[in-house]
This record gives sequence, structure tokens and C-alpha cells, in this order.
Amino acid sequence: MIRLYDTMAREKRDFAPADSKRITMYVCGPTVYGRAHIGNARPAVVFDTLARLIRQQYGASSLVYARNVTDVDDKIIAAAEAEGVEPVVITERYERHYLEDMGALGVAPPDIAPHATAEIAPMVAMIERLIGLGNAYEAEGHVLFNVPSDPDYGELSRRDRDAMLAGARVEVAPYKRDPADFVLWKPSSLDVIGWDSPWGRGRPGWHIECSAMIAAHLGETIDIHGGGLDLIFPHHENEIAQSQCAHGGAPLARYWVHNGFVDMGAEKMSKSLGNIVTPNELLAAGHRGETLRLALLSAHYRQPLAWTESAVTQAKTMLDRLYRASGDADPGQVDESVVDALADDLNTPLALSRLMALDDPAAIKSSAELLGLLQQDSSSWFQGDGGGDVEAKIAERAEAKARRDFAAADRIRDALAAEGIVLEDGPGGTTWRRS
RNA sequence: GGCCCGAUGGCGGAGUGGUUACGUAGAGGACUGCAAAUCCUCGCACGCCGGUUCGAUUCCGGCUCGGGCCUCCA
Repeated sequence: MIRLYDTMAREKRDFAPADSKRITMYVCGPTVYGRAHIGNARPAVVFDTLARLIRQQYGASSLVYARNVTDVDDKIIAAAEAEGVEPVVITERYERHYLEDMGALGVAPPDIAPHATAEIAPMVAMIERLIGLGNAYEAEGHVLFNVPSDPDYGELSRRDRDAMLAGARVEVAPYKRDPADFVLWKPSSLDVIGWDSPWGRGRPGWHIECSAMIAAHLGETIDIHGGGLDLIFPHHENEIAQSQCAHGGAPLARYWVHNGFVDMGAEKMSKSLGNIVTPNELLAAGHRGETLRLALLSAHYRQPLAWTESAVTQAKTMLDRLYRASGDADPGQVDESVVDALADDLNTPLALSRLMALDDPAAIKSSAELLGLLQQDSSSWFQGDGGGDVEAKIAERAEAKARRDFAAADRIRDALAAEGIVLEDGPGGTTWRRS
């Protein structure tokens, strides 16, 4: 039995999917206008891990996992203008990078990756339905969702309309009937990407994308909706409003799961603060993807995670130990204590500590796979490709050792160490690994 | 201002009404030509003030500090 902390209920709940043969999970994916940073990678890794757990518990084909790609957005338009290219150049490039980076972190592609630009029709249809129901209205080429028309608005974020307005830091557009109303459709001038619609040429607002794509691919009510804490308001609140109003009150999701932030120093890592570090940079600096993944899983997903050099170093050390302990074993039985830890609201730090305590190489290997770790042979982890001349050096050093010329032997070992190659003398001879 | 989180050893990080994980770093030992790896051992913590309790790091209240959302944000 999996237990998940549900943001809506503010407590851990037993996970009971509507249909255990078709569990539906939707996670808000990237807006592809720039390189993903480590903070962006956290939800990808967290929900990838949750997906692995669900498949382990309910069967490989039990889960339909959708993660969208937002490929129409004002930031994309701005990036395209800055480079003097079409938006599609930007979106294709950064989606490719996103998949590369997440792949390096051991994140499997989702089952479905809906793209906003490919789903304009269902969005328009949903907007039309909301207008027909009196939940939305057209004004100056915009279509807006009328927040007061939804009595349940604010349930997820626990804020009422008055409180929202009291803290509002944005000027209210004059065409809004209510200051809290938000955009479903906005007009596009001819030089900006847009689609014809009943309200003129325009483009969808951010929130409607997810609502429409969820309904189109997964259904009116899904089991799990995931994303970062910062999406609770307004994004997920607005998704709920759109979907529930359009679907006769059917809840959008049974479980709302939100991950905490990655911090740099004391602050949230974010592009606008400029304090970001990207998987791409870290990989280029020589860190392995699994190291970054383990570092991301070393804190519970709802806790803030401070990103530091030492966190990465510790993750690397732990992986070295795990690879050494598992050796070249084939995966065996998944350890129950690891599964139990994960089943309790995805307690990855506890799962990791239990993994480190295992003795059986086959159990280590299979249990680590549940966390998306130990996905390569230990020889490739330690040695990577190449290294043919290392064996010659080892033989040379063995000769030196045989004639008890330890100074010569140590010179060879030190020279290799300078290249990042560590020699280890064991009972069966000398082995080597990259440091 | 409103709403919401968090505070655990040098660092990271679980968990628990009573004997306080684990990792990493550090100390000592075994092993080694010396190392490395491995194994053994050892220190080191539950923000502050009250309350409840036989007993609180754990429950409750207050405080302080830090963070988040209220605008784009994972």
C-alpha cells in the first residue's frame, strides 16, 4: 500500500487509484525556452521515481504517465525574437536538451508527452464550453475565466478571493470583470504565433493547456497530479477551476503531490534570481547523471534540498560503495524494506539508508533500480570507456613491486592518480577505477 | 499584510512520547610494502520559552530565526 501526502487534504492518505489497471498521473513539464536547471530536474526525478514505485506495485503496464511540454508561451516568444528565429527553433532545441538532460538523470520518458501547440482544438473547445456555462467571458480579444463563478475556487491553495486581492502586486487589466479573473485565451498580433479562434487570432493561456490535455489524454479525473510547490497557486488552482467547471464538478485529481524546491544557499534556485546550476553544466564538469539523481533523492521530496558541492560529492561516494557492493550481480528480489520506505510517501532518504544496509548484491541491484540508480555495469561506472594503457602501467608497476622497488611502483601509481585513475591492490591483483 | 512550510551532530538527512537511524566528514584499530578499498570501534544533535506527561527531540501554545506562495516559476 502506497501512502502519499495529498496537498488538497494536507495529510498523508492511502493511495487508492480508481482503476488499478490504468492509473493516471500527470505532471507539469517544462516550458521549453531555456536549459533546465537542477531545480527543474527535481520534479522530473521525483515523479519518475514515483512512477517506478507504482509500476513495481501495480504492474509495468498499470500506469499512464503524462508530462506535458509547454511550447507556446510569452517567454518562448521573447527568446525567439531575441535570436531572430521562429519559436519552433527555440522549442525544439530546448525540448531536445531537456530530454537529454533528464535522460542523463535516469528519468524515463513519460508515456505521453502532449505538446500545447498540437492541442489547440481541445483547448478552444474547453474554453467554448466554459463560456457556454457562464464560467468565462470574452473581453477585448481575451477570454477570461470568471473566478467568482466558481464557489469552490481556492480550495487547493487555501486562499479566498479577498485574501488574494489584498496581496495582489499586479495591476488589474481594465477588461476584467473581477480582479481575480485569469486568462484562457489571449490575442496575438500578426507577427506573433497564434491560431484562429472564435475570438480572433490568439494563443492559449498557460493554465488551460494542462486542463485540456489532461482531459484529452487521461480523462476528467486523474489519480495523481504532480508538480512543484510553486505551481499550487495560481496554476493548479486555476486548472482545478477550469476542469471542474467544465466537467460538471468532477474533481480534477484524487491526489495532489507537490515537490519542494532546490535551494542555492538559503534561497530557491530560480532562473529569475539567476542562482541556477544546470545538469548540463554539472555533467560537463565530469559528474555523472546518477550522482546528480542520487543527490536529488537524498532529501525527502517535500523538503527543501540545498544544492552544494558536498552534497554531490557525498552522492558520488555513496554510489561508489553501492556499485562496489553490487558488483556485476544480476537484479534479484527487490528488498521489502526499501519498498516500504518508498511506499511511505516516497521516503527516498530512508530508502537509500536501507539500500546501503543491504548485503545481497542482487537485492542491492534490483532495489536500486527502483530508485533509478545502479543502471550500468559496475565496470563501466568505475572505468568508463577505454583505459587500455592502464593495464600496461599496472603490469609495469607489478614488476617494480616484485623486485621491491616501491619508489618506482608509487611513481606509476601517482602518475595515474594525477590522471584521475586510482589503483587498488587486492588479494587477486591490482584493479583500477576512475576517481 | 494574508496563507503555508521548516528549524535534528562539522555537513547531509530519516525517525520516534522513554533505550536517539543512516550517510558523509573526523579519530582509533585490523588489513596493506605504503596506500586505496573493505571490516571493526569511537566520539558529535534534536532553535528558545512555557504547558500536558512519571517522562518531550517527538504532542500543544507562544517566541525567534529561515524559507515559500500571493507576478513568471519545478
